[in-house]
Amino acid sequence: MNGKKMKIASFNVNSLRARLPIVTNWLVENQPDVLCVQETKVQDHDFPGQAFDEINYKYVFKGQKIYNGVAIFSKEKPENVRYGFDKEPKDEPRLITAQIHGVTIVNTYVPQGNMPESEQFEYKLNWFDRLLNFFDSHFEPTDFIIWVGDLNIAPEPIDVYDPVSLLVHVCFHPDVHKALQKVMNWGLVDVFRKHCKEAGQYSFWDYRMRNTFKNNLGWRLDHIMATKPLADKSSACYIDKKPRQAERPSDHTPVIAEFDL
Amino acid sequence: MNGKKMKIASFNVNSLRARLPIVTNWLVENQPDVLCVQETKVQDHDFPGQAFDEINYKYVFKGQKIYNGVAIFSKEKPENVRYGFDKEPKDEPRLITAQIHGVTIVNTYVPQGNMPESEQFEYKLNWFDRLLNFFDSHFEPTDFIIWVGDLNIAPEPIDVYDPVSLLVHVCFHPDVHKALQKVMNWGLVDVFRKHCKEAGQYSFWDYRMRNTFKNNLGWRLDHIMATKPLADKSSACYIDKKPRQAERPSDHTPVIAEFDL
DNA sequence: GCTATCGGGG
DNA sequence: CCCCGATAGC
Repeated sequence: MNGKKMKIASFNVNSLRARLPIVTNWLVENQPDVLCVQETKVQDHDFPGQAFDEINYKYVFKGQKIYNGVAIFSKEKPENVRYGFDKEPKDEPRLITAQIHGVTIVNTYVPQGNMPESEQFEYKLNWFDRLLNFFDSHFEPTDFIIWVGDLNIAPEPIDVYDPVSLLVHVCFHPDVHKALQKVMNWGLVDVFRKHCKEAGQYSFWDYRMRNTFKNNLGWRLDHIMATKPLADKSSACYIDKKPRQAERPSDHTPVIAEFDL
Repeated sequence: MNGKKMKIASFNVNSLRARLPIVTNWLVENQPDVLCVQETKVQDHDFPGQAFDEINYKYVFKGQKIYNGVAIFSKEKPENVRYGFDKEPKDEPRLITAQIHGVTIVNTYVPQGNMPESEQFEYKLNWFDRLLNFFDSHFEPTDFIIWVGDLNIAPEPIDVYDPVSLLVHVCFHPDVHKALQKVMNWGLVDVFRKHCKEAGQYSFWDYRMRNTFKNNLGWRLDHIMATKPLADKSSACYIDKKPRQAERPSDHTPVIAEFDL
């Protein structure tokens, strides 16, 4: 027991540069210890670090052109930073790991999967297996591990607006559910579901359909998973819909967990 | 003498849709009888007429994809509207003529000319000749004719920030000065210069150089020319720099003339 | 710089 | 619907 309170958030920003004031304002207002972001869509040489220097956040990141990209912002300097998987394809712009306050943060942007029966879908299913392998080779389920990010999966029927028709969707497909379950069985707890059993708690609303946010036609794709010892210390977990009501919002919105360590 | 006061303005908006609130707010605040705009960059089926209906302005326009486009906004319905030249190439998105309160308004977006010795430069020089021909065949120098718009020429050395180095520029080239002079000799007066002899009175500042507006490194390219009888009735002519200080301003700013008819 | 368009991606 | 990047004109 060291009595440290820790606030950890995840946010798919859909371009860090396009959403820069949204992200920095959100950090200033919410003061999380850690913010993991996905889909930064910025190459490393263009990373807008200065904006975060100015608000006293440290950061580590890995990006590429146009697609993907992950970053961790934190008040304390991230330690033991690891980029991507151990083996090829390393997928560095999709997986970044760091230690902060003795907690291991695993920030992932899981491949979306395109269509069932596509090559990309196979790659996605395999990705969960590779992540399980990554956990197995580096950590113990008794460690303080937190796995966050856009996992591109709605785990349960209450996590999508139409659980019947969406069974054919790559983010709510039975095969993906099985793949996730295998990872969870390693020793992880869905921290949001521990604190909130309500249906219709979403973190993503598709731009391409009209009025999805207004009518709450969404998906819970952004998650905070923790090993049991860490989940036991969580005191709250919630979705902040405010950033999705901004002028030009991301299609995702942040999820936040609080811990008493 | 009918005692009518008339306020006529010209504004290259660099996309009417991108600048819509700037233009409508400017109309509401300044209440001109006529506003001629250039570079609307909007096709006719996308013209944002509703915004002008709401503030009780009538309008006529001709546009195309991406480039060019002219429009006239006025309190009274424009009459005897004519689009483009009589002969091909008609250049409809560059020339629109209408009668308002007995004054013939000729709103032009003169071709920029690219580089000296280019085909486009020849086309530009020729454009002034074709316009002179247009005046000759439709009007008399004794009529109330006003020729306004982005003429893509700074007439005098005091109309550019560097009259020596810019002599090679297509908007300050001796050949263009000659071409303009021929049109003016038909019977036109530079209404702005009649009222203001000051140097450094610009209506355009290039986006591509830094701090051109702050350092007043500009050009007077937007003009209000009038036949002598009409110019004699002008009471004021000035440039309004406020719209260029907006959030996302056009590179041009309005020129306004007032008449006592 | 600031438009706009187009094509690729989600 | 909204991102990016490329291209073209001024």
